[in-house]
Amino acid sequence: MSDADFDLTQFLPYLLNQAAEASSLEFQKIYKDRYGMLRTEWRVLFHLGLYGRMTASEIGARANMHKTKISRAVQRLAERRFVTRTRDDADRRVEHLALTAQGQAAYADLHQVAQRYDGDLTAGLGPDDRVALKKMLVALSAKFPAGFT
Amino acid sequence: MSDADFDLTQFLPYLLNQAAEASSLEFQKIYKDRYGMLRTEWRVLFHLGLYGRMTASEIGARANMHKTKISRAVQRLAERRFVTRTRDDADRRVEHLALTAQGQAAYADLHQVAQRYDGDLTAGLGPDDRVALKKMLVALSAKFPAGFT
DNA sequence: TTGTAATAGTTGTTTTTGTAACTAACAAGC
DNA sequence: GCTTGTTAGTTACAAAAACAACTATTACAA
Repeated sequence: MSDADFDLTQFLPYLLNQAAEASSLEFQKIYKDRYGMLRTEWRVLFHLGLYGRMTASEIGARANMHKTKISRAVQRLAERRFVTRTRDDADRRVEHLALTAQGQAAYADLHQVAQRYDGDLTAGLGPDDRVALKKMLVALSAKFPAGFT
Repeated sequence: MSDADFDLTQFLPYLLNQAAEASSLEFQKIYKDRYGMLRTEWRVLFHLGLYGRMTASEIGARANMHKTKISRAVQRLAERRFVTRTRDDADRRVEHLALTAQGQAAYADLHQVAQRYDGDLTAGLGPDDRVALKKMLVALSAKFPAGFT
C-alpha cells in the first residue's frame, strides 16, 4: 500500500527536522560538555555575544523564542556567571542583559567552534549552493510569521 | 563586540532548526487537532502507511528514532485503534505493526494534506531548486551516522 | 545443557518544554 | 486621583522527551 508519488523522506518538514537534528548533534555535544549549556542557553549567549547588551524580549523577538524559555535560560546563565542582569532605571520592568568576562570567553570559544563547524558542514557544497541553501532556509523560516505568543 | 564574519542567522544548525520548527508548525496543528497525535505518532503512522507492516525496530532504524519513543507512540496508536500489534511466531520478541482501517483512513487523509502542504512550502522555488534543496538536506542528514543508542 | 551475550521492546525516573496564570510596572482615559 | 489595558518577566503545573535500568526471548559457544 505505498504511494509512488509521495515519499516521507522527501516531505520538507520531515527532511528539515532530520537535517536539523543531525547537524546540531555534534555542536550540541561541545557546548554541553564544555559549559553545561542547553540549546536555549547557547542561543541567548550567542545573541548577547553577537549583538551586545539586549533585553530578554529583544532576544525573544529575534530568535523566535518564547519568553519563558528565555527567562529560564537567563536565570541559569546568570547563576553560572555568564551574564549579568541590570534593571532599567527609566522603565523598571525591563532588564538589560550582558555577558560577563566569563560569558565573553565562552562566547568567543563557541563562536569560533561554530564557525569552523559550519564550514565543515557545508564543505561538500560549492559556494553557490551554500549561499542558495541558506537563502532558501531563511525564506522558509520567514514564511511563518513568528508563531508565538 | 560583533564579529563581521559570523552571523548567527547564517549558522547552518540554527538556520535548519528555525526552518524546521517554522515549517512543522502548521502541519502539526492539523494532525494534532484532527487526530490528537504527537509528532512521534504521526511519524510511526506514516511509516506504516507508506511502507506497510513493519516492526518497531525497523521504524526506529529508518526514522532515526529511539526505541522508547516508538514504544510509547505505538502504545498510544494501538489504544486509539490506529494500529494493531501481532507477535511474530518464529521470534516471539518481535511484534509486527500494521494499520487498522481507521489508521489507513487517518493516514490517507494526512498523507494528502502533507503532499499539498509540501507543495505550498516549496511553491516559491523553481523545480530545480526544490530538488536541489531536498538533496542537500538528505546529504546533511546522512552526514551523521544515526547517532542514537 | 548451561552460561554469557545480544536483541526487541517496556517501564521508571529525571530533564526539558509548553501552557497558562501570575506579579510588577507603566500608560492612557476619564 | 482612579480604573482599564498593556508590557516585561516570573512561577506553577501539565505534557513530552531523554536516559537508564529492566524483562523476555533468542543466539551461540563451551
